[in-house]
Amino acid sequence: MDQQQQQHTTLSLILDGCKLAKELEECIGNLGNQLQPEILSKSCDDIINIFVTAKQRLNNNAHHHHHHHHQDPSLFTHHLLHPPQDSSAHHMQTDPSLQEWLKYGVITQAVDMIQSCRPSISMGGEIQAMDVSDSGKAASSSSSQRSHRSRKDDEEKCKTRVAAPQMGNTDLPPDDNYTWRKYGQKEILGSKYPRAYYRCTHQKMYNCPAKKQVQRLDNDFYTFEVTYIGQHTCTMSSTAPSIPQPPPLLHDQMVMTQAMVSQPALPPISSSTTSSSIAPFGSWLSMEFSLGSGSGGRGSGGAGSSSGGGSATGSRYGRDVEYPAVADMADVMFNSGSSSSNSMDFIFPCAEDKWEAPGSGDKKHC
DNA sequence: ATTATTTGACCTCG
DNA sequence: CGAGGTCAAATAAT
Repeated sequence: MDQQQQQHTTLSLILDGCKLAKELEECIGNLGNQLQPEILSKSCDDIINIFVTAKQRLNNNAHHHHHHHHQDPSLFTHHLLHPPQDSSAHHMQTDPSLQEWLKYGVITQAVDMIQSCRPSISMGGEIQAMDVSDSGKAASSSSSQRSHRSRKDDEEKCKTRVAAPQMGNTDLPPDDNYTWRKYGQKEILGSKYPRAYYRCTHQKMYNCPAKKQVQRLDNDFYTFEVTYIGQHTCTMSSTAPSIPQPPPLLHDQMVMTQAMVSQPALPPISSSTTSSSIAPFGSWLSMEFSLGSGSGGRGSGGAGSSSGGGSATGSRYGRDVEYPAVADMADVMFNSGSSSSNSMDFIFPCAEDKWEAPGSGDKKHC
């Protein structure tokens, strides 16, 4: 009945909002921060308006839907990309223009990942996409099947593509929400550009095996292929009693985060209470996921001297705390915009501490 | 003073 | 042996 139609229009609204947002993203990407604040502001307003309207509509006929309020801040909603089961009609169907966006957007990658990978939830993961048009070192050789992966290869890896800011010169590596320390770079046979190796900055604090490799595609100078390996164990803190054991395997939890793909940071609303290392928001256009499953730790084979940090690398300690925090993207935007007044302190509990204890101090472990 | 990046040497796997 | 990955010393940035 018209309920469906209404839903449809609401969805269209949302898509429009996404479109606008996408345009904004492009602008930022192209012009860097040479943009005038007014323009940015205007764009933000437009976008916010659209989403606010959409949200209102959703709220209006959301009565008989689970009304389990948010009892748990850690149970996120993400109804956005995960609407009711039906509506299959326009489920995957979206505006052509939007699809185009999705083609390059993070969202698509996210979706892809959700479909192909089956990660667990948490934040900072990756996505997988492997179209690679270039040289075919691709793995998918039909002829030979790898029956079993080497135990070692099991290490969960996930590839993602992210667009590099196309602005003039500064092409910094993609930024996800984690902090990485570069520990190497190598020329790769057959690849035009070198591959950079990163490991989690907090690795020192007792192992956080997360690593990632970044390399730009031969084709696209402006596209990075990021391969994430291992999972972060450096979760921070605190008040996240919610999920003792994330039962999450629901599907995929999406985490909207910010981390503009492009460096220019909008000087948004961050009040100040936010942690220093993790920006509370910036761009909700990007989202991240993470894969899961642990991995046997494994030392390294280090060079010469010591190396073997291994020590007690047992395998898994308990389930880490993982706390999948997902902020409802919509909420974030709305809050910043208008309507429901709200403080957006949903932000992560991460405190402002520095991960590394400076100087002598002791270290706080995860 | 720190920590981060650069970069050649070193290590491992195939 | 070579490709890919990591270490660690030197260097740069903070």
